[in-house]
Amino acid sequence: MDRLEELRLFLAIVDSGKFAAAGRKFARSPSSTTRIVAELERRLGTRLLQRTTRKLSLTDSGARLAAQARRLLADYDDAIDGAIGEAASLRGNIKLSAPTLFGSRHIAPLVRAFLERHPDITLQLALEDRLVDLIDERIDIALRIGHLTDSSLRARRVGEVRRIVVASPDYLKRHGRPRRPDDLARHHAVTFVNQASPAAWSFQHKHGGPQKVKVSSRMEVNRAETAIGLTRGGMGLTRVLSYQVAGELAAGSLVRVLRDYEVAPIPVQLVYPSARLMAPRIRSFLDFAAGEIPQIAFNHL
Amino acid sequence: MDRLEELRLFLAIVDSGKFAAAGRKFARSPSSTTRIVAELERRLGTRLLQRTTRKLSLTDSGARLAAQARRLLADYDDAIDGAIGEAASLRGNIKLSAPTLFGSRHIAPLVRAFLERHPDITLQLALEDRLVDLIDERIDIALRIGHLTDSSLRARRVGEVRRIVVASPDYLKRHGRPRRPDDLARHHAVTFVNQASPAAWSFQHKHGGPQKVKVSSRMEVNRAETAIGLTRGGMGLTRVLSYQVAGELAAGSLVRVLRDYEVAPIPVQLVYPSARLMAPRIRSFLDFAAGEIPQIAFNHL
DNA sequence: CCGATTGTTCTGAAACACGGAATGATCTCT
DNA sequence: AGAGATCATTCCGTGTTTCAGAACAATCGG
Repeated sequence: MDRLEELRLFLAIVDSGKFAAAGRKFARSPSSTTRIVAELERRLGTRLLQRTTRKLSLTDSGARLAAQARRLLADYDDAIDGAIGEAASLRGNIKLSAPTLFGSRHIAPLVRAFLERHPDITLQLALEDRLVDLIDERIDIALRIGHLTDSSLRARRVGEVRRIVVASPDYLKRHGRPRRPDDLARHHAVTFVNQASPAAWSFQHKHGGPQKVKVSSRMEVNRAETAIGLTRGGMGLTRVLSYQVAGELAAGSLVRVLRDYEVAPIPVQLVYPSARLMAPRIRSFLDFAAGEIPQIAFNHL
Repeated sequence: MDRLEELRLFLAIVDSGKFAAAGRKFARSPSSTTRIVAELERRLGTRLLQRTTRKLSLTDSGARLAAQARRLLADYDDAIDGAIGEAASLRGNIKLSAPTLFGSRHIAPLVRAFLERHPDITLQLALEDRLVDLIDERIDIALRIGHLTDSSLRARRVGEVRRIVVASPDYLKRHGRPRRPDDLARHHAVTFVNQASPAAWSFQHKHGGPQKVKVSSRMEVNRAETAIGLTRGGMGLTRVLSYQVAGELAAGSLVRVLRDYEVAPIPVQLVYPSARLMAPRIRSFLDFAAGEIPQIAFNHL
């Protein structure tokens, strides 16, 4: 027997003064009702209700327990109803994670628009370029560029990016435009290396197999912005993710080369732990972001 | 699933960080453990624990619920342990009922001795000559003189009394001593009448049948002490319960007559509602009183 | 004195919860 | 890097628990 249900039943008996009537309130037969009270009394080792077939009164122990039980049940209902209410409403906190550049450029404005629509939601945006563990860091949703490795996570695809090689127009004027990956041997490069971007550059052509080129770089950095800045200054070629230079390509300050040799695009995904019982605020943001991101971030390809 | 047990299990998981380990603490299989948490989450409509097979962390809702659950369970345990502890220990209140004269003369000293042995027990002694309802008045034990009629009550016999007819020595000297019930017609009587003592006097002799005599009384009172006082003053015969005049008979201030015609003795009993799950303090008093009363109250017969 | 109502006990039946096996995922040890 | 171990989860057959209804005992009102 449920320990709280039996207290509820006990209180119903105390209030109504009748076993059968109290039992009916809980859709219980009289036999069930009397058994439950008897069992509770046996467990406590004391009588709670002094009763004949016609009369009923509380013992001292019963009166004391009834008072405490009322408070207890109210507390329990508050706790449970609170949890349900909170879960069902668009309120609470959301913790996001995204790569720094993508996050500050695309996610931050998105978040701002979302928060304006939902005044009771707060949001933490953790911009990290390392691979964060969603469970450890208690992150609700992360934007990931790359294929999904963690099979316990769910994902929703919001776009794709390519690794592209770019250079400044004046650099290309001075050193010529590479036509094939092999040409890279005669070029300077600023390599951008981090956890997600290996040092070797991979290429592939429709009329040829995949190939990897070890680029001779005179400078290696671990921040994309820095590599891009140096490249704009004419220091050489660099390889970045397409979204990182969307503005520069549109403005003409950087030029995309070796386009025919680019490997398959990399998916951009919103990942989150398990789809079961997602809090509405999380689902709401997920739906919102999945609808907005393709428009604001990937209309450049 | 028990609503409190599931909270306990939930907290054990939170504390240990593992489903299986928490389940072991409650002698549950991992399958049972995961099912219970899933069901709780389904009921709340939100996820409480974000988990993979190796890692585990609380969601916001989970953290909040855990905090409330800890408090709630502590309160519940306090309430239950309190009830058990109170029931198991010799503490609390006892409510007694007894006839006024017997109560003030015999029960009160008995109570005093009992309370000296048990400092944590308090006791209310309700002296009433009417037939009180044990359930209505929430009385734990009543001393009753007479046969038990209420079948829902239990009783322990502690002695017996007789209805006896007495008079003062000087009255008998003046009016003669009655030898047979029929003689009463020539006597004066002070009749003591109340709920338990009918107006007619019953007699019975071993060599004759039972008979009832309507006594001509010049005075009728509803307090035994008053009738006894008047009888001692020589006003006539009266019929009382034997214990009520034990002292007077011993001192010789009253004389018992018609002894061979007395009807069967009336049992004196401690009655109490139901024997099931009697609180230890009640049982303790019952045992004490059942042992003492025969010695202190009935060594006069 | 009789019928109605109530708490209690008993018994067969149904719902429930349980544990073990199988699965997929992840960590650790060698 | 591979293999074993650990962990949460799902499915399914089974056993226990719990239930409702009937019979019963007690009490009260008419």
